[in-house]
Amino acid sequence: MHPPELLKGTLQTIILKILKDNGKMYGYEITQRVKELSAERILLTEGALYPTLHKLEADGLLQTETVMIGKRIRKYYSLTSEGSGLAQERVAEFIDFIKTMTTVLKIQTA
Amino acid sequence: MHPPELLKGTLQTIILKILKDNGKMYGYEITQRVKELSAERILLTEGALYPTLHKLEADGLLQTETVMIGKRIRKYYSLTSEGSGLAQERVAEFIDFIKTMTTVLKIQTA
DNA sequence: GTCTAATGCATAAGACAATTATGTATTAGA
DNA sequence: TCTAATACATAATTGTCTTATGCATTAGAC
Repeated sequence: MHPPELLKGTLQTIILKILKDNGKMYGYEITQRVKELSAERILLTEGALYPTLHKLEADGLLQTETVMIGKRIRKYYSLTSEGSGLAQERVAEFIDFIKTMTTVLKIQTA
Repeated sequence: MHPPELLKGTLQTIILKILKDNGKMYGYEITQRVKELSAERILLTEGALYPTLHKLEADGLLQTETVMIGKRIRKYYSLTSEGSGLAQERVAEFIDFIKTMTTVLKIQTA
């Protein structure tokens, strides 16, 4: 597991990019996909995930579609066009951040 | 300027590695060096820097040496051997974090 | 000669994003 | 039948940082 402080501020970026890559997804599915892609190093907690999804929806960046699977609710999230733009922006910001950090710390990531 | 959320959790790493690369430095000097290395993208605020330096000192990771320059105080910080070990560990953690994130976000940093 | 910006330290109040804890309910499998 | 996994959600707390404030010295502009 990564020290949780480093993850701070990356949650929105992760959610937006995962949705951009995968189309519509529901909350639990997002946690599992991130867990899988990160080899269990990033475990999104529900207490962080759901409030963030709700906020992004309230801000018009995500749209939802609720589906009943048997008696269980599934709430699918997908990017609005505005959200798609933000996803790209956030990823670019993150890349820029990494570049700055590698310079400051004098490290190699390759 | 980078969005401040991304910087969260990187402050200790930055301080430790800068001190490892430069030997003894004082607080203000650290802010200027980081500012310079980051091309003004990372501006350490005093409200974050000094409490962190004090904490690292209290934890035995840094040692201090106070010098008077004229009538002005300068407090030089340098790594203890324990601090040197932590610096290395923190940098390794950060590199690992970047690797995970590039996989999850499917990005290239090169 | 005076005023401002830069140098240099420090602490306190408040914001914010996450963790931890808790709650509800369905479904699959041992 | 019981547990773990699936699936949603909110509330209380914590931690780290930003913003604000404070004090003092020194260099340089006008």
